Amino acid sequence: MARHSDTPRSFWLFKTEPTSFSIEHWLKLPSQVALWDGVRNYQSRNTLRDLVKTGDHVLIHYSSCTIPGIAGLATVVEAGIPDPSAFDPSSPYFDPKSIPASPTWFSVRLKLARCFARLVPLSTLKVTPGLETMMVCRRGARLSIQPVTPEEYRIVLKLAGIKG
DNA sequence: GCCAACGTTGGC
DNA sequence: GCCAACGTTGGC
Repeated sequence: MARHSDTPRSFWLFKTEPTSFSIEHWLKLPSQVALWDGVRNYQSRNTLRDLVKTGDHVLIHYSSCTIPGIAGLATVVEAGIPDPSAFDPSSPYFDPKSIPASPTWFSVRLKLARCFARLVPLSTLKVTPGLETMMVCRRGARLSIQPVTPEEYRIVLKLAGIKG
């Protein structure tokens, strides 16, 4: 018999530039919970608003750095949050067109679940069988919030040396 | 620093 | 609504 806890989880990859937000920063936050804000792309917005759900699993991917790749895992603890940075005139992500009554931009809260002992480099992902069509492996894949298949997720965990 | 890929903008 | 120009992303 299906129970509530059997609700299917979805898998995602979130990009971050480690100079602006890394796992080092994350570890200093209470309960290792971070608000993933500042996403300003409509396709990613739609994903954050409509598809990312509490309990979903997220690969944390470093980009624009010496060795791009997946650095750890997180879990969604709160979904569909209007992005507060859009309402804040002092924020670099301020958007006067987004108002609380009708927000343009959305965020989620993520709890850090795992910091990989060693980052799984993008160069490894690109040559790993089964990841040929993974979005982050495609040239010019600029989306900062990407869907990941359960199989891709399983393979990445295996590469990271985590028992799945 | 280069440049391909892609999103956004704005003239028409 | 088309599409060229422009800006940004991000690997290399």
